[in-house]
Amino acid sequence: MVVDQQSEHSDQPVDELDARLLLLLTDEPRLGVLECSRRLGVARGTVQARLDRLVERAVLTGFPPALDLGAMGYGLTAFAVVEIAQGRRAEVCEGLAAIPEVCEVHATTGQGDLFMRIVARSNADLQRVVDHVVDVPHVRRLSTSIALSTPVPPRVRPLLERVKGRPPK
Amino acid sequence: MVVDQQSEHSDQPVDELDARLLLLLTDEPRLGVLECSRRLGVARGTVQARLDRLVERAVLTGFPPALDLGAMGYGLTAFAVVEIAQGRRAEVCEGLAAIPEVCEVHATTGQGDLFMRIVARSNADLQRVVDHVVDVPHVRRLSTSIALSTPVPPRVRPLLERVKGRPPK
DNA sequence: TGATTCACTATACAAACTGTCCAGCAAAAT
DNA sequence: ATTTTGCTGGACAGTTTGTATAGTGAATCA
Repeated sequence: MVVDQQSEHSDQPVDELDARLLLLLTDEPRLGVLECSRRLGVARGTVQARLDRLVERAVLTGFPPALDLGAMGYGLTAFAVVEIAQGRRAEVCEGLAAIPEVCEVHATTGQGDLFMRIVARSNADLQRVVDHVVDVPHVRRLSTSIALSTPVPPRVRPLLERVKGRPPK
Repeated sequence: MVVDQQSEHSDQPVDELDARLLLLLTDEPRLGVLECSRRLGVARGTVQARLDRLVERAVLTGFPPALDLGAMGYGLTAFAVVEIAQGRRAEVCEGLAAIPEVCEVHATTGQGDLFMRIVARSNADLQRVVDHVVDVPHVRRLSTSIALSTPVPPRVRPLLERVKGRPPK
């Protein structure tokens, strides 16, 4: 059977309408289902069904509040590559997870074993956090880079826009 | 029942009630104001006022939809350190921003000039994306690490819980 | 100290939204 | 040819929101 890409929702997790809906919600997340249906020019039930399906497919996992850590006092973001003792990843990750300032940890290929993002209130505070990290058992080496600016903030928009097929509003 | 916590709200961007509210919304983002007030045991107007203030202070910047890129077909996440020609950061960032798979770019201290997160559909696709990146004018060198797993997914919770626990000095 | 301000509580009411139905239709699948 | 699937348009009750108002205690001002 040849894949006919027009209405393949089975292997196409997000079609154009989905993308338009998600873009709309990206721009104005607090819109209700009704308002979305109006803006998209479809029936309310359709929007409701689309959202349900997106959640089912685990494409849309929720609408978490977006917090500006800077405004909360954590003005400093840093990235760190962690080298650890062989075979101790689970333990180390547990230790790292216990540090509130550790906002994200990934295991990666390449130099270093773990990669993480941490925040701090100031340079002095970063020092303290880094010390904490280094104190986690089996952490061998830590190489830290401070984020000076963020030219491209976290985004998904372009990927959605590509699905949608049409450029921004 | 009167809360006498307001001795320091000028320099304390987020007090305990704010933190509890944000935690609640973190766990169940689609809760309405009314439901929040019930769960927190305060009046609806209070929740409304708190939310308004958090938005005013730019602590709470919105409720963007959380998308699972993996479920959307982008199963691969990679981090890359970019070395660029001196003084060309703006141009390079512009070029990077034009690549949809580039989800985030930071300028950092330390080895490399830019640090970014990119996604791809597969290894072959990653190759394509990387080629795109390298083709951006003034990009000198690109060092890529693939994320194998994410032991600690992006989170803010622990920072909020700390505020909730005890109002920091 | 008395007056004022501020945050919160407690209500109230109209307008709007949500969760759920259901029937009709057209295109795609079997 | 028949069934399935997704969308439309409409309807209903119940709930939530936006917005106001009045009252209370605590902190701040003059």
